Amino acid sequence: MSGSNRPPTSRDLARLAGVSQATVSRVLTNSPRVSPDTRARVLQVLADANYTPNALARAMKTGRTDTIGVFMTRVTSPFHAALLDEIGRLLNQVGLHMILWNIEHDPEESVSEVIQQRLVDGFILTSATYTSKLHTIALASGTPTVLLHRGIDGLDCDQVVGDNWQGAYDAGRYLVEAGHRDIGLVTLEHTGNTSRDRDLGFRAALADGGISIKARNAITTAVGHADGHAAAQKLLSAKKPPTAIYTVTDLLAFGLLDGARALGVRVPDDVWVVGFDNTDMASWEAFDLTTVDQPVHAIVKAGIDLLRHRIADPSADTTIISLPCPLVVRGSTADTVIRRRGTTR
Amino acid sequence: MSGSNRPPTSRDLARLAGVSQATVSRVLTNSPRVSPDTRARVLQVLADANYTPNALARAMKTGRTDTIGVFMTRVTSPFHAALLDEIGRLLNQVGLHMILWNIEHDPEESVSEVIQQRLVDGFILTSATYTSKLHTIALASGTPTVLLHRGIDGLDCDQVVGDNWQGAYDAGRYLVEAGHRDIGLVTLEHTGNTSRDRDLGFRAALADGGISIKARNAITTAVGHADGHAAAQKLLSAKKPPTAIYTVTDLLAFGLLDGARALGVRVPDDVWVVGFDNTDMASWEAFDLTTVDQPVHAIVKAGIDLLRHRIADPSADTTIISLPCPLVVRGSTADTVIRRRGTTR
DNA sequence: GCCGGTTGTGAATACGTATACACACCTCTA
DNA sequence: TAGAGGTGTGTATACGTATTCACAACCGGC
Repeated sequence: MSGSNRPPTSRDLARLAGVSQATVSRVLTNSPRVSPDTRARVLQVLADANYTPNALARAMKTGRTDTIGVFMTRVTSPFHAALLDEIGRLLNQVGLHMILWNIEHDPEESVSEVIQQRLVDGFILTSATYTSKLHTIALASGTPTVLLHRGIDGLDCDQVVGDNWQGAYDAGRYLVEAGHRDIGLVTLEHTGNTSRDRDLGFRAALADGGISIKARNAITTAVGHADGHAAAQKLLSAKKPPTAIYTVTDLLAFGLLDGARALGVRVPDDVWVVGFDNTDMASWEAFDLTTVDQPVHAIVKAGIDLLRHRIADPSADTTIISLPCPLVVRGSTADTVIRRRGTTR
Repeated sequence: MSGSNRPPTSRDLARLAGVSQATVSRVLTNSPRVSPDTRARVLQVLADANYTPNALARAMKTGRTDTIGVFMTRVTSPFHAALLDEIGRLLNQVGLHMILWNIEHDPEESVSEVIQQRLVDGFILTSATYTSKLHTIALASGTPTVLLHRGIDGLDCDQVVGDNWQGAYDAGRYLVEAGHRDIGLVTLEHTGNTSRDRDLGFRAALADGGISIKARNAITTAVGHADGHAAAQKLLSAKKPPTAIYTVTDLLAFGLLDGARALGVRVPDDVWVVGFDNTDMASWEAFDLTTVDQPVHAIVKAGIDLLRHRIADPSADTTIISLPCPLVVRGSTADTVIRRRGTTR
């Protein structure tokens, strides 16, 4: 009933089956050099004992752990949660485990130690920033590494990102073409190229339309719902508030929408709002947010493919993939425009 | 620059320092039987080489991996994301890694294999259900295991849960005392004691107030936002809709609120809404939801303490902890009642 | 000046598996 | 019928570390 003894080893079972440990191992690894007879007998013994190989010993011998280390921040943020979910799903599909590290909670030194422990076959970094040394350490460790969602320009490392610049540009052009002239921007520090491109792409579209953002209408803030909320207070309680506001993440847009709600400002009647990410929540009635879609599934799929490829062949050329981010129009902008209630993803 | 050679082993460094591998190991494990001289010399060499012990080899020898396996479902759900975040944070604080398995994506057989691989020192299960055999397998493997958030009555296993029954009871009493007589309930199948207690506790409070829920006002549904939305359609488009609705999770309440929004039903003027979980989002203006707080931090803290205790002493008595879940009143109910804008957690 | 005890170190081993190597046996061809 | 080549199995070893055991050097007390 309890059975909390030492679990049986391949040697134990070899004795039981009347063969050598090597033969048991050969059966386990599907070596062709085992007679059908012996194989059947061993398999029977293995099944009877409900045996599972010790993953540690196997990893030590083979040098592979079948585990991928995933670095991530802010799991509670809707987009990151969706990203994590997808990473977990796809890793599982190909028989890989996931060790998850939340960089936010961890000083970088301790993380860098972890990186060198050879505990994983590869790394997935989802929050690369210019100032973080994580990707440097990971690459220096020689462990296959892929950057997802956030990339680093010019870094010699596999990367899969959404085309944030283009997505932001399309969002900007959409607002310009709808006739907006006073446009607000809620953005983040350019700590990585994701936030940078979502900012610059948008500005570029406005510039192409002959519009520039007034200084008082551009807010650089932190990443939370509360920060979007505060931005709404600033932007919308001005004498002449913008008629449309773009935020570089959905979460900021949610905060902004809630801030507008608190002020009694109507969306889209008084102000249009556009976000970026197309999280599930963006389609909820509470927000009904026009936003730029990030192809999470495609990003993760491509990233894991790249990573596995590199694990198999470490000398492969580095690949950088950029996937299109289409605009999804919903009710936060759509009073005058044909509306498409997309539920991509 | 690349340095992608084989990483140095303790034996390599022993040679460099002019000592035996055993001595290096003694330094690494802080053994007292090393002369200050030798220790200093070895430490210098280790630092110069930027050496990190191979975690696999160490784990194989010591039998400890310093890694905890976490089983979870639906990471994209706000409450689960918060739970995961907290688990990651607290594990990190005590120097433990986390392997995350999303049970949803994985057939149970493959998970059960994982459980027996001795890859982790302990398990945290956050979604125990009556029908799942996960906890059985985990316990049978002899690996220390703790059930968080969802427990199994009568199971001989450490458990930390919120007092769902009491929380639900308080929610029910709150509605009764506010004078509601036609009350709606959106609940889940009783797949675990969490959903069961949140259902039965609420009904008990109503019964104590002499109220029973009309059959047409009790909806058993699935766990998503869309399901709460659909429940709103059913409950609120009736001829005589309930004046208050309680849902057993915040996520269902969000869907319900969105459904009400779509129907033009005002909250709390036309109907009160109460949820359960007190996720961050519940405090957003979009929802401003009265809900029962789950003490996530306390649950995770106690759970990890319990787990570490059991890892240290496997024969310890099993402990079952139930933590109070206080009602947090917000705008989805508070038009006639004194309002407390709690931001517990 | 001999001896029990302490201190620091190295040699050897074990953790559980995968695999290189050796070898005995069988089969087939010349 | 002998030798070449294939087939199935066992023996031995290696992965990198922690730890046991042995032992040399030193120390203090008679």
